[in-house]
Amino acid sequence: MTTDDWTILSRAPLFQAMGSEITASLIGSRVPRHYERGERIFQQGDPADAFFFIREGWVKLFREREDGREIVVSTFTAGETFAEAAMFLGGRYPASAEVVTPARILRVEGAGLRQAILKQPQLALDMLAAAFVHLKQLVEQIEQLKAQSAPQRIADFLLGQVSAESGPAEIALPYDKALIANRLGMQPESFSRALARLRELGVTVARDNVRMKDIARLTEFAARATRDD
Amino acid sequence: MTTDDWTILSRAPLFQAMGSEITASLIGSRVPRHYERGERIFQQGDPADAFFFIREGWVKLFREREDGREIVVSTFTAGETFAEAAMFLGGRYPASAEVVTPARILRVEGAGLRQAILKQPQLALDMLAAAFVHLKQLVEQIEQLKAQSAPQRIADFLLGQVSAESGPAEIALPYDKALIANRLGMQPESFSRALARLRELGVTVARDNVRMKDIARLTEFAARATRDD
DNA sequence: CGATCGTTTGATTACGTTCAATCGTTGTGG
DNA sequence: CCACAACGATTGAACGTAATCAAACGATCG
Repeated sequence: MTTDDWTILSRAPLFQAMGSEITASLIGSRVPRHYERGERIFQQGDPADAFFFIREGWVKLFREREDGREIVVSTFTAGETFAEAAMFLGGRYPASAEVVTPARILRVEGAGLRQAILKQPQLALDMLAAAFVHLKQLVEQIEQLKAQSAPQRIADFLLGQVSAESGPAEIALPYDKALIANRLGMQPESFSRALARLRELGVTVARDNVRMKDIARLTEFAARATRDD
Repeated sequence: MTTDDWTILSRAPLFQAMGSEITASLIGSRVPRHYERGERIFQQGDPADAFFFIREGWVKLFREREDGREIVVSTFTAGETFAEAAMFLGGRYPASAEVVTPARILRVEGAGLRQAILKQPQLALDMLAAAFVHLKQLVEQIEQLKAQSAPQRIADFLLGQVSAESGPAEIALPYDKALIANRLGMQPESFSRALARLRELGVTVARDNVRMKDIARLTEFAARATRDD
Protein backbone atom coordinates (compact mmCIF):
# COMPACT_ATOMS: atom_id res chain seq x y z
CA MET A 1 0.00 0.00 0.00
CA THR A 2 1.22 3.47 -0.88
CA THR A 3 1.12 6.39 1.53
CA ASP A 4 -1.87 7.71 -0.37
CA ASP A 5 -3.63 4.42 0.16
CA TRP A 6 -3.05 4.69 3.88
CA THR A 7 -4.24 8.27 4.06
CA ILE A 8 -7.52 7.53 2.38
CA LEU A 9 -8.02 4.32 4.25
CA SER A 10 -7.50 5.86 7.64
CA ARG A 11 -10.17 8.44 6.86
CA ALA A 12 -12.87 5.76 6.78
CA PRO A 13 -14.85 5.97 10.06
CA LEU A 14 -14.26 2.36 10.90
CA PHE A 15 -10.48 2.52 10.59
CA GLN A 16 -10.41 5.87 12.25
CA ALA A 17 -12.11 4.29 15.24
CA MET A 18 -9.70 1.40 15.30
CA GLY A 19 -6.59 3.47 15.54
CA SER A 20 -3.51 2.91 13.44
CA GLU A 21 -1.95 0.00 15.35
CA ILE A 22 -5.03 -2.19 15.26
CA THR A 23 -5.67 -1.24 11.66
CA ALA A 24 -2.12 -2.12 10.74
CA SER A 25 -2.23 -5.47 12.51
CA LEU A 26 -5.53 -6.27 10.86
CA ILE A 27 -4.39 -5.49 7.37
CA GLY A 28 -0.82 -6.63 7.66
CA SER A 29 0.85 -6.60 4.30
CA ARG A 30 -2.31 -7.00 2.29
CA VAL A 31 -2.88 -4.61 -0.59
CA PRO A 32 -5.94 -3.55 -2.54
CA ARG A 33 -6.63 -5.90 -5.41
CA HIS A 34 -7.53 -4.70 -8.87
CA TYR A 35 -10.99 -5.64 -10.09
CA GLU A 36 -12.41 -5.49 -13.59
CA ARG A 37 -15.85 -4.19 -14.25
CA GLY A 38 -18.33 -7.01 -13.74
CA GLU A 39 -16.28 -9.00 -11.23
CA ARG A 40 -18.10 -10.54 -8.30
CA ILE A 41 -16.81 -9.72 -4.84
CA PHE A 42 -19.14 -12.03 -2.99
CA GLN A 43 -22.43 -13.75 -3.50
CA GLN A 44 -25.66 -13.66 -1.59
CA GLY A 45 -25.55 -16.64 0.79
CA ASP A 46 -21.75 -16.90 1.01
CA PRO A 47 -20.25 -17.13 4.50
CA ALA A 48 -19.55 -13.56 5.54
CA ASP A 49 -15.95 -13.77 6.65
CA ALA A 50 -14.60 -10.45 5.44
CA PHE A 51 -15.52 -6.85 4.85
CA PHE A 52 -14.22 -4.49 2.18
CA PHE A 53 -12.67 -1.11 1.70
CA ILE A 54 -12.90 0.61 -1.66
CA ARG A 55 -9.77 2.44 -2.69
CA GLU A 56 -11.03 3.30 -6.16
CA GLY A 57 -14.13 2.69 -8.24
CA TRP A 58 -17.77 1.78 -7.62
CA VAL A 59 -19.46 -1.30 -6.25
CA LYS A 60 -23.11 -2.28 -6.37
CA LEU A 61 -24.83 -4.29 -3.67
CA PHE A 62 -27.83 -6.19 -4.98
CA ARG A 63 -30.29 -8.97 -4.30
CA GLU A 64 -30.81 -11.76 -6.80
CA ARG A 65 -34.37 -12.91 -7.25
CA GLU A 66 -35.62 -16.32 -8.24
CA ASP A 67 -36.84 -14.98 -11.55
CA GLY A 68 -33.31 -13.82 -12.39
CA ARG A 69 -33.84 -10.12 -11.88
CA GLU A 70 -31.32 -8.09 -9.93
CA ILE A 71 -32.44 -5.50 -7.40
CA VAL A 72 -29.78 -2.95 -6.51
CA VAL A 73 -29.93 -2.12 -2.83
CA SER A 74 -27.03 0.24 -2.51
CA THR A 75 -23.87 1.49 -4.16
CA PHE A 76 -20.52 2.31 -2.62
CA THR A 77 -17.46 4.17 -3.76
CA ALA A 78 -13.89 5.16 -2.90
CA GLY A 79 -13.22 5.72 0.78
CA GLU A 80 -16.15 3.63 1.95
CA THR A 81 -16.33 0.27 3.66
CA PHE A 82 -19.16 -2.18 3.16
CA ALA A 83 -20.45 -5.52 4.44
CA GLU A 84 -18.99 -4.81 7.90
CA ALA A 85 -22.15 -5.71 9.76
CA ALA A 86 -22.70 -9.02 7.99
CA MET A 87 -19.06 -10.00 8.32
CA PHE A 88 -19.07 -8.99 11.88
CA LEU A 89 -21.81 -11.32 12.90
CA GLY A 90 -20.18 -14.11 10.97
CA GLY A 91 -23.40 -15.05 9.27
CA ARG A 92 -23.99 -15.03 5.54
CA TYR A 93 -24.11 -12.13 3.14
CA PRO A 94 -27.74 -11.15 2.55
CA ALA A 95 -26.90 -9.70 -0.86
CA SER A 96 -24.32 -9.96 -3.63
CA ALA A 97 -21.64 -7.41 -4.48
CA GLU A 98 -20.20 -6.67 -7.89
CA VAL A 99 -17.75 -4.12 -9.27
CA VAL A 100 -19.31 -1.73 -11.78
CA THR A 101 -16.26 0.25 -12.79
CA PRO A 102 -12.59 -0.69 -12.78
CA ALA A 103 -11.70 -0.67 -9.11
CA ARG A 104 -9.17 -1.36 -6.40
CA ILE A 105 -10.59 -3.00 -3.31
CA LEU A 106 -9.03 -4.18 -0.08
CA ARG A 107 -10.43 -7.30 1.52
CA VAL A 108 -10.17 -7.39 5.31
CA GLU A 109 -10.62 -10.69 7.13
CA GLY A 110 -13.09 -10.57 9.99
CA ALA A 111 -11.56 -13.02 12.42
CA GLY A 112 -9.06 -10.53 13.78
CA LEU A 113 -11.61 -7.79 14.08
CA ARG A 114 -13.92 -9.78 16.28
CA GLN A 115 -11.11 -10.32 18.72
CA ALA A 116 -10.08 -6.70 18.61
CA ILE A 117 -13.57 -5.70 19.68
CA LEU A 118 -13.54 -7.75 22.83
CA LYS A 119 -10.35 -5.93 23.79
CA GLN A 120 -11.60 -2.50 22.79
CA PRO A 121 -15.33 -2.12 23.41
CA GLN A 122 -15.35 1.38 21.99
CA LEU A 123 -14.77 -0.25 18.64
CA ALA A 124 -18.09 -2.03 18.88
CA LEU A 125 -19.81 1.28 19.42
CA ASP A 126 -18.20 2.62 16.28
CA MET A 127 -19.25 -0.37 14.27
CA LEU A 128 -22.72 0.11 15.60
CA ALA A 129 -22.55 3.69 14.45
CA ALA A 130 -21.59 2.54 10.97
CA ALA A 131 -24.47 0.07 10.92
CA PHE A 132 -26.81 2.82 12.03
CA VAL A 133 -25.71 5.05 9.19
CA HIS A 134 -26.56 2.32 6.71
CA LEU A 135 -29.84 1.82 8.50
CA LYS A 136 -30.78 5.45 8.12
CA GLN A 137 -29.86 5.38 4.45
CA LEU A 138 -32.10 2.41 3.88
CA VAL A 139 -34.97 4.09 5.71
CA GLU A 140 -34.52 7.11 3.49
CA GLN A 141 -34.49 4.95 0.42
CA ILE A 142 -37.76 3.35 1.47
CA GLU A 143 -39.27 6.77 1.97
CA GLN A 144 -38.07 7.71 -1.51
CA LEU A 145 -39.56 4.68 -3.16
CA LYS A 146 -42.89 5.07 -1.43
CA ALA A 147 -43.36 8.79 -1.67
CA GLN A 148 -41.55 10.13 -4.70
CA SER A 149 -42.15 9.95 -8.42
CA ALA A 150 -39.44 8.88 -10.84
CA PRO A 151 -38.30 12.42 -11.67
CA GLN A 152 -38.23 13.29 -7.98
CA ARG A 153 -36.07 10.32 -7.15
CA ILE A 154 -33.68 11.27 -9.91
CA ALA A 155 -33.54 14.82 -8.59
CA ASP A 156 -32.73 13.43 -5.15
CA PHE A 157 -30.01 11.26 -6.61
CA LEU A 158 -28.42 14.14 -8.47
CA LEU A 159 -28.57 16.33 -5.39
CA GLY A 160 -26.81 13.60 -3.46
CA GLN A 161 -23.86 14.01 -5.82
CA VAL A 162 -23.34 17.71 -5.21
CA SER A 163 -22.02 19.47 -2.14
CA ALA A 164 -23.50 22.94 -2.55
CA GLU A 165 -27.00 23.76 -1.34
CA SER A 166 -27.87 26.41 -3.86
CA GLY A 167 -26.65 27.93 -7.07
CA PRO A 168 -25.59 25.92 -10.11
CA ALA A 169 -23.60 22.70 -10.21
CA GLU A 170 -22.07 20.31 -12.70
CA ILE A 171 -21.37 16.66 -12.08
CA ALA A 172 -20.45 13.46 -13.86
CA LEU A 173 -22.76 10.51 -13.37
CA PRO A 174 -20.78 7.97 -11.36
CA TYR A 175 -21.84 4.88 -13.30
CA ASP A 176 -24.14 3.51 -15.99
CA LYS A 177 -27.55 5.07 -16.36
CA ALA A 178 -29.11 1.63 -16.32
CA LEU A 179 -27.56 1.02 -12.92
CA ILE A 180 -28.75 4.35 -11.58
CA ALA A 181 -32.20 3.44 -12.86
CA ASN A 182 -32.16 0.15 -10.99
CA ARG A 183 -30.88 1.82 -7.86
CA LEU A 184 -33.78 4.22 -8.04
CA GLY A 185 -36.28 1.46 -8.71
CA MET A 186 -37.18 2.14 -12.32
CA GLN A 187 -36.49 0.90 -15.85
CA PRO A 188 -33.73 2.45 -17.97
CA GLU A 189 -36.32 3.79 -20.41
CA SER A 190 -38.20 5.50 -17.60
CA PHE A 191 -34.97 6.93 -16.31
CA SER A 192 -34.13 8.39 -19.69
CA ARG A 193 -37.53 10.01 -20.05
CA ALA A 194 -37.75 11.24 -16.48
CA LEU A 195 -34.29 12.76 -16.72
CA ALA A 196 -35.32 14.51 -19.92
CA ARG A 197 -38.29 15.98 -18.12
CA LEU A 198 -35.99 17.58 -15.56
CA ARG A 199 -34.87 19.92 -18.32
CA GLU A 200 -37.81 22.11 -17.28
CA LEU A 201 -36.09 22.55 -13.93
CA GLY A 202 -32.81 23.62 -15.40
CA VAL A 203 -31.12 20.25 -15.73
CA THR A 204 -29.20 19.63 -18.94
CA VAL A 205 -27.57 16.34 -19.80
CA ALA A 206 -24.85 15.45 -22.27
CA ARG A 207 -23.59 11.88 -22.01
CA ASP A 208 -22.67 11.40 -18.37
CA ASN A 209 -22.33 15.09 -17.73
CA VAL A 210 -25.16 16.76 -15.84
CA ARG A 211 -25.47 20.47 -15.35
CA MET A 212 -27.96 21.87 -12.85
CA LYS A 213 -28.83 25.54 -13.08
CA ASP A 214 -30.52 25.91 -9.71
CA ILE A 215 -29.90 23.48 -6.87
CA ALA A 216 -32.43 25.10 -4.58
CA ARG A 217 -35.19 24.73 -7.15
CA LEU A 218 -34.35 21.10 -7.69
CA THR A 219 -34.36 20.48 -3.93
CA GLU A 220 -37.75 22.07 -3.68
CA PHE A 221 -39.05 19.87 -6.47
CA ALA A 222 -37.75 16.67 -4.88
CA ALA A 223 -39.38 17.39 -1.55
CA ARG A 224 -42.83 18.49 -2.67
CA ALA A 225 -45.63 16.07 -3.37
CA THR A 226 -46.19 14.93 -6.93
CA ARG A 227 -49.53 16.64 -7.25
CA ASP A 228 -48.14 20.17 -7.33
CA ASP A 229 -45.53 21.40 -9.71
CA MET B 1 -44.15 -6.13 36.25
CA THR B 2 -45.82 -9.49 36.54
CA THR B 3 -43.98 -12.77 36.11
CA ASP B 4 -45.55 -13.05 32.68
CA ASP B 5 -44.14 -9.66 31.79
CA TRP B 6 -40.68 -10.80 32.78
CA THR B 7 -40.95 -14.05 30.86
CA ILE B 8 -41.87 -12.32 27.64
CA LEU B 9 -39.39 -9.54 28.12
CA SER B 10 -36.47 -11.84 28.74
CA ARG B 11 -37.22 -13.62 25.48
CA ALA B 12 -36.36 -10.53 23.47
CA PRO B 13 -32.88 -11.02 21.95
CA LEU B 14 -31.51 -7.86 23.45
CA PHE B 15 -32.49 -8.69 27.02
CA GLN B 16 -31.49 -12.27 26.53
CA ALA B 17 -28.02 -11.04 25.63
CA MET B 18 -27.84 -8.76 28.62
CA GLY B 19 -28.54 -11.43 31.20
CA SER B 20 -31.01 -11.04 34.02
CA GLU B 21 -28.90 -8.95 36.41
CA ILE B 22 -28.08 -6.24 33.96
CA THR B 23 -31.62 -6.26 32.64
CA ALA B 24 -32.98 -5.92 36.14
CA SER B 25 -30.66 -3.08 37.04
CA LEU B 26 -31.54 -1.31 33.81
CA ILE B 27 -35.27 -1.54 34.27
CA GLY B 28 -35.41 -1.22 38.02
CA SER B 29 -38.95 -0.87 39.18
CA ARG B 30 -40.27 0.58 35.96
CA VAL B 31 -43.39 -0.97 34.49
CA PRO B 32 -44.94 -0.95 31.02
CA ARG B 33 -47.20 2.03 30.51
CA HIS B 34 -50.59 1.80 28.92
CA TYR B 35 -51.01 3.64 25.61
CA GLU B 36 -54.17 4.49 23.75
CA ARG B 37 -54.44 4.10 20.01
CA GLY B 38 -53.00 7.19 18.36
CA GLU B 39 -50.59 8.14 21.13
CA ARG B 40 -47.14 9.34 20.10
CA ILE B 41 -44.17 7.57 21.64
CA PHE B 42 -41.55 9.83 20.15
CA GLN B 43 -41.12 12.21 17.30
CA GLN B 44 -38.73 12.36 14.40
CA GLY B 45 -35.92 14.66 15.54
CA ASP B 46 -36.33 14.13 19.28
CA PRO B 47 -33.16 13.32 21.22
CA ALA B 48 -32.93 9.54 21.24
CA ASP B 49 -32.46 8.82 24.92
CA ALA B 50 -34.45 5.64 25.32
CA PHE B 51 -35.52 2.49 23.53
CA PHE B 52 -38.75 0.55 23.90
CA PHE B 53 -40.09 -2.89 24.58
CA ILE B 54 -43.62 -3.79 23.51
CA ARG B 55 -45.49 -5.96 25.97
CA GLU B 56 -48.79 -5.78 24.10
CA GLY B 57 -50.17 -4.13 20.98
CA TRP B 58 -48.74 -2.68 17.78
CA VAL B 59 -46.57 0.32 16.99
CA LYS B 60 -45.85 1.99 13.69
CA LEU B 61 -42.57 3.66 12.83
CA PHE B 62 -42.97 6.33 10.18
CA ARG B 63 -41.40 9.32 8.52
CA GLU B 64 -43.20 12.63 8.30
CA ARG B 65 -42.77 14.49 5.06
CA GLU B 66 -42.90 18.19 4.42
CA ASP B 67 -46.12 17.82 2.49
CA GLY B 68 -47.79 16.25 5.52
CA ARG B 69 -47.85 12.69 4.29
CA GLU B 70 -46.78 9.86 6.56
CA ILE B 71 -44.60 7.05 5.26
CA VAL B 72 -44.68 3.92 7.36
CA VAL B 73 -41.24 2.38 7.55
CA SER B 74 -41.87 -0.52 9.86
CA THR B 75 -44.28 -1.95 12.41
CA PHE B 76 -43.51 -3.71 15.67
CA THR B 77 -45.49 -5.86 18.05
CA ALA B 78 -45.48 -7.70 21.37
CA GLY B 79 -42.12 -9.15 22.39
CA GLU B 80 -40.10 -6.82 20.18
CA THR B 81 -37.80 -3.93 21.00
CA PHE B 82 -37.33 -0.91 18.74
CA ALA B 83 -35.27 2.27 18.45
CA GLU B 84 -32.30 0.57 20.14
CA ALA B 85 -29.78 1.63 17.55
CA ALA B 86 -30.82 5.29 17.54
CA MET B 87 -30.95 5.45 21.31
CA PHE B 88 -27.68 3.74 21.53
CA LEU B 89 -25.79 6.28 19.56
CA GLY B 90 -27.45 9.05 21.50
CA GLY B 91 -28.36 10.95 18.38
CA ARG B 92 -31.86 11.81 17.29
CA TYR B 93 -34.69 9.56 16.21
CA PRO B 94 -34.78 9.44 12.41
CA ALA B 95 -38.51 8.63 12.44
CA SER B 96 -41.61 8.99 14.60
CA ALA B 97 -43.36 6.21 16.50
CA GLU B 98 -47.06 5.95 17.27
CA VAL B 99 -49.28 3.35 18.87
CA VAL B 100 -51.86 1.90 16.49
CA THR B 101 -53.74 -0.40 18.86
CA PRO B 102 -54.22 -0.22 22.62
CA ALA B 103 -50.82 -1.20 23.96
CA ARG B 104 -48.52 -1.62 26.90
CA ILE B 105 -44.98 -0.43 26.33
CA LEU B 106 -41.91 -0.29 28.51
CA ARG B 107 -39.55 2.62 28.10
CA VAL B 108 -35.90 1.87 28.87
CA GLU B 109 -33.48 4.71 29.43
CA GLY B 110 -30.29 4.49 27.42
CA ALA B 111 -27.78 6.06 29.75
CA GLY B 112 -27.29 2.91 31.81
CA LEU B 113 -27.02 0.70 28.79
CA ARG B 114 -24.19 2.64 27.25
CA GLN B 115 -22.16 2.15 30.40
CA ALA B 116 -23.04 -1.51 30.61
CA ILE B 117 -21.60 -2.02 27.16
CA LEU B 118 -18.19 -0.68 27.96
CA LYS B 119 -18.05 -3.21 30.81
CA GLN B 120 -19.42 -6.07 28.76
CA PRO B 121 -18.29 -5.88 25.13
CA GLN B 122 -20.26 -8.96 24.21
CA LEU B 123 -23.34 -6.84 24.71
CA ALA B 124 -22.26 -4.55 21.90
CA LEU B 125 -22.01 -7.54 19.63
CA ASP B 126 -25.57 -8.47 20.49
CA MET B 127 -26.82 -4.99 19.86
CA LEU B 128 -25.02 -5.07 16.57
CA ALA B 129 -26.83 -8.31 15.83
CA ALA B 130 -30.16 -6.64 16.57
CA ALA B 131 -29.27 -3.73 14.30
CA PHE B 132 -28.30 -6.16 11.59
CA VAL B 133 -31.66 -7.89 11.79
CA HIS B 134 -33.40 -4.59 11.22
CA LEU B 135 -31.00 -3.89 8.39
CA LYS B 136 -31.87 -7.13 6.67
CA GLN B 137 -35.55 -6.43 7.06
CA LEU B 138 -35.16 -3.03 5.46
CA VAL B 139 -33.21 -4.51 2.58
CA GLU B 140 -35.97 -7.02 2.05
CA GLN B 141 -38.55 -4.28 2.11
CA ILE B 142 -36.65 -2.37 -0.55
CA GLU B 143 -36.52 -5.48 -2.67
CA GLN B 144 -40.27 -5.87 -2.20
CA LEU B 145 -41.03 -2.32 -3.23
CA LYS B 146 -38.82 -2.47 -6.28
CA ALA B 147 -39.63 -5.91 -7.57
CA GLN B 148 -43.12 -6.88 -6.52
CA SER B 149 -46.58 -5.81 -7.62
CA ALA B 150 -49.20 -4.76 -5.12
CA PRO B 151 -50.87 -8.20 -4.91
CA GLN B 152 -47.48 -9.82 -4.48
CA ARG B 153 -46.53 -7.53 -1.62
CA ILE B 154 -49.83 -8.29 0.08
CA ALA B 155 -49.20 -12.00 -0.35
CA ASP B 156 -45.79 -11.54 1.23
CA PHE B 157 -47.29 -9.63 4.10
CA LEU B 158 -49.91 -12.29 4.76
CA LEU B 159 -47.31 -15.02 4.59
CA GLY B 160 -45.28 -13.14 7.16
CA GLN B 161 -48.17 -13.55 9.56
CA VAL B 162 -48.34 -17.33 9.37
CA SER B 163 -45.95 -19.93 10.72
CA ALA B 164 -46.69 -22.91 8.49
CA GLU B 165 -45.01 -23.31 5.09
CA SER B 166 -47.75 -25.19 3.34
CA GLY B 167 -51.36 -26.17 3.75
CA PRO B 168 -54.15 -23.78 4.75
CA ALA B 169 -54.03 -21.03 7.35
CA GLU B 170 -56.29 -18.48 8.97
CA ILE B 171 -55.16 -15.21 10.50
CA ALA B 172 -56.49 -11.93 11.81
CA LEU B 173 -55.07 -8.79 10.28
CA PRO B 174 -53.02 -7.14 13.02
CA TYR B 175 -54.16 -3.56 12.37
CA ASP B 176 -56.09 -1.27 10.06
CA LYS B 177 -56.08 -2.05 6.39
CA ALA B 178 -55.13 1.53 5.61
CA LEU B 179 -52.02 1.10 7.74
CA ILE B 180 -51.12 -2.17 6.07
CA ALA B 181 -51.55 -0.41 2.75
CA ASN B 182 -49.15 2.35 3.77
CA ARG B 183 -46.64 -0.17 5.09
CA LEU B 184 -46.74 -1.90 1.74
CA GLY B 185 -46.43 1.34 -0.16
CA MET B 186 -49.86 1.64 -1.74
CA GLN B 187 -53.17 3.44 -1.34
CA PRO B 188 -56.02 1.92 0.71
CA GLU B 189 -58.10 1.60 -2.44
CA SER B 190 -55.35 -0.28 -4.20
CA PHE B 191 -54.98 -2.53 -1.19
CA SER B 192 -58.64 -3.34 -1.21
CA ARG B 193 -58.65 -4.22 -4.88
CA ALA B 194 -55.39 -6.13 -4.81
CA LEU B 195 -56.53 -8.14 -1.83
CA ALA B 196 -59.74 -8.96 -3.66
CA ARG B 197 -57.71 -10.24 -6.59
CA LEU B 198 -55.97 -12.72 -4.33
CA ARG B 199 -59.26 -14.57 -4.14
CA GLU B 200 -58.13 -16.39 -7.29
CA LEU B 201 -55.28 -17.83 -5.25
CA GLY B 202 -57.50 -19.13 -2.50
CA VAL B 203 -57.53 -16.13 -0.20
CA THR B 204 -60.88 -15.20 1.31
CA VAL B 205 -61.41 -12.15 3.46
CA ALA B 206 -64.15 -11.25 5.89
CA ARG B 207 -63.49 -8.12 7.94
CA ASP B 208 -60.08 -8.58 9.46
CA ASN B 209 -60.17 -12.33 9.08
CA VAL B 210 -58.11 -13.82 6.27
CA ARG B 211 -58.24 -17.45 5.26
CA MET B 212 -55.60 -18.86 2.90
CA LYS B 213 -56.34 -22.18 1.26
CA ASP B 214 -52.84 -22.95 0.04
CA ILE B 215 -49.78 -21.34 1.55
CA ALA B 216 -47.38 -22.94 -0.88
CA ARG B 217 -49.28 -21.55 -3.86
CA LEU B 218 -49.30 -18.09 -2.35
CA THR B 219 -45.57 -18.29 -1.68
CA GLU B 220 -44.98 -19.26 -5.27
CA PHE B 221 -47.04 -16.31 -6.44
CA ALA B 222 -45.18 -13.81 -4.27
CA ALA B 223 -41.77 -14.93 -5.55
CA ARG B 224 -42.45 -15.10 -9.28
CA ALA B 225 -42.26 -12.11 -11.56
CA THR B 226 -45.43 -10.24 -12.38
CA ARG B 227 -45.40 -11.23 -16.01
CA ASP B 228 -46.32 -14.85 -15.43
CA ASP B 229 -49.35 -16.03 -13.47
C1' DC C 1 -15.79 -1.16 -40.84
C1' DG C 2 -19.01 -3.94 -38.56
C1' DA C 3 -20.45 -5.59 -34.05
C1' DT C 4 -21.80 -4.62 -29.60
C1' DC C 5 -23.35 -2.15 -25.80
C1' DG C 6 -25.59 1.69 -23.64
C1' DT C 7 -29.00 5.00 -24.42
C1' DT C 8 -32.85 7.17 -26.46
C1' DT C 9 -37.31 7.42 -28.69
C1' DG C 10 -41.91 5.72 -30.04
C1' DA C 11 -46.29 3.20 -29.36
C1' DT C 12 -49.01 0.60 -26.45
C1' DT C 13 -50.43 -1.46 -22.34
C1' DA C 14 -51.12 -2.21 -17.48
C1' DC C 15 -51.05 -0.87 -13.00
C1' DG C 16 -51.97 1.98 -9.40
C1' DT C 17 -53.63 6.65 -8.15
C1' DT C 18 -57.03 9.91 -7.65
C1' DC C 19 -61.57 11.67 -7.06
C1' DA C 20 -66.08 10.43 -5.86
C1' DA C 21 -69.81 7.92 -4.14
C1' DT C 22 -71.59 4.18 -1.40
C1' DC C 23 -71.85 0.81 2.18
C1' DG C 24 -71.41 -1.11 6.72
C1' DT C 25 -70.04 -0.79 11.46
C1' DT C 26 -69.39 1.47 15.52
C1' DG C 27 -70.32 4.66 18.77
C1' DT C 28 -72.90 8.68 20.51
C1' DG C 29 -76.51 11.68 21.91
C1' DG C 30 -81.25 12.80 21.82
C1' DC D 1 -83.59 2.48 21.85
C1' DC D 2 -83.19 4.55 17.71
C1' DA D 3 -81.22 8.08 14.63
C1' DC D 4 -77.36 9.88 12.94
C1' DA D 5 -72.82 11.11 12.66
C1' DA D 6 -68.07 9.34 11.96
C1' DC D 7 -64.99 6.25 10.33
C1' DG D 8 -63.11 2.32 7.81
C1' DA D 9 -63.61 -0.19 3.81
C1' DT D 10 -65.24 -1.03 -0.70
C1' DT D 11 -66.54 0.04 -5.42
C1' DG D 12 -66.69 2.77 -9.69
C1' DA D 13 -64.78 5.76 -13.36
C1' DA D 14 -61.18 8.49 -15.30
C1' DC D 15 -56.64 9.58 -15.36
C1' DG D 16 -51.57 9.41 -15.18
C1' DT D 17 -47.27 7.28 -14.61
C1' DA D 18 -44.25 3.93 -15.52
C1' DA D 19 -43.55 -0.74 -17.66
C1' DT D 20 -43.19 -3.19 -21.69
C1' DC D 21 -42.23 -4.22 -26.43
C1' DA D 22 -39.85 -2.60 -30.37
C1' DA D 23 -36.84 0.02 -33.08
C1' DA D 24 -33.26 3.28 -33.94
C1' DC D 25 -29.28 5.77 -32.65
C1' DG D 26 -24.52 6.74 -31.21
C1' DA D 27 -20.19 5.62 -29.28
C1' DT D 28 -16.64 2.33 -28.44
C1' DC D 29 -13.82 -1.49 -29.49
C1' DG D 30 -11.92 -5.14 -31.90
